[in-house]
Amino acid sequence: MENLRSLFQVMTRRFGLLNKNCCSVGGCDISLIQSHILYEIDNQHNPSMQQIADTLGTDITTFSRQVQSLVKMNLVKKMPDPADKRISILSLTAEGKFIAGSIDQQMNSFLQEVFSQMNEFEKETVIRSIHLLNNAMAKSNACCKPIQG
Amino acid sequence: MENLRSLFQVMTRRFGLLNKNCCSVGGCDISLIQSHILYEIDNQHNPSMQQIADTLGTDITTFSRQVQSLVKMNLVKKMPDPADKRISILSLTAEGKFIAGSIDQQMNSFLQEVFSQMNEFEKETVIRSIHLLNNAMAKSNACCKPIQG
DNA sequence: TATTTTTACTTGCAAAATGCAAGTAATATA
DNA sequence: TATATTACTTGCATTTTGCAAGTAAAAATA
Repeated sequence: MENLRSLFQVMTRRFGLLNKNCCSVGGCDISLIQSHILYEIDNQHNPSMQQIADTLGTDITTFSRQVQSLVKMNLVKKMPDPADKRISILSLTAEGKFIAGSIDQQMNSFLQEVFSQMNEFEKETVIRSIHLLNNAMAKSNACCKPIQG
Repeated sequence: MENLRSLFQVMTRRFGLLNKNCCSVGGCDISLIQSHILYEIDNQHNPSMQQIADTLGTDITTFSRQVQSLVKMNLVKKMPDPADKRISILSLTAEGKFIAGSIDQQMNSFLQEVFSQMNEFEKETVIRSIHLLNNAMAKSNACCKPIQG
């Protein structure tokens, strides 16, 4: 079989570059990591610091400081969990939501453009394939888990 | 259509984590960026500094220093291009080849494990799909190019 | 209930990574 | 021959990183 890794390496590099060049929103410059943090806060339900840090595979101390700067930028809110005061629940401010949404739009329109190179059948196949992959990776226990085993 | 971005975000995050946790080889600790550099040097034909830096989307000054440390670690060799003495051609040393190969093996065996979750038809479909994607991204001019437009 | 352990996070610090500005040397162009 | 461009390197200041060591709250244990 051909080299699977190089296939993935090329794909993720390209997507990574897309992510990297994406997306300053009206003068508000967001780093790659910050955009990932915004994305995860937006997509998880009342996530704690630890949860997001784990998802992103970031050290909690680094993450703590990243969140601090996002709070200063008024994009993220930190609320103590009423049931457990050790935990900080993260959420996006209105401005944070706007930025996250705007990045999402830009990324999606870039992806639309990529998919526009394909016919309808190919599109569907590719999307179904990525679902398959994501499921397989989720099931696999040797790798790809947020927390290193 | 569903949110394409989150589909890709999940996939590339998982593969990125795999890459990140990969791969210390016999006590020789290689950072994520370094493993990418080794990979690209191994896969391009007599690449120059600038070429690899562009491929990886890394600033040339940062890249220059990364290469310096890889040279110190005796993994990479730098040879002046006989035809143009400004250019440095990069190559792997024997040790560098060994390390790069070893990382490649680890990554591939992880990926094999992921694909083992699928049946033969699914496997082929997924692989074909990634090829399709890579081609589409290569053709697209709005995004995904090594050099920011 | 009192004590210990664990969890969730924060801060100190030192090392590494980053990128702009400013350099050098070689080549291409006018 | 003079000028511009290219390919890289170094200086420096900033940012990012992660381990060690802290705090405070909750859970587990005695």
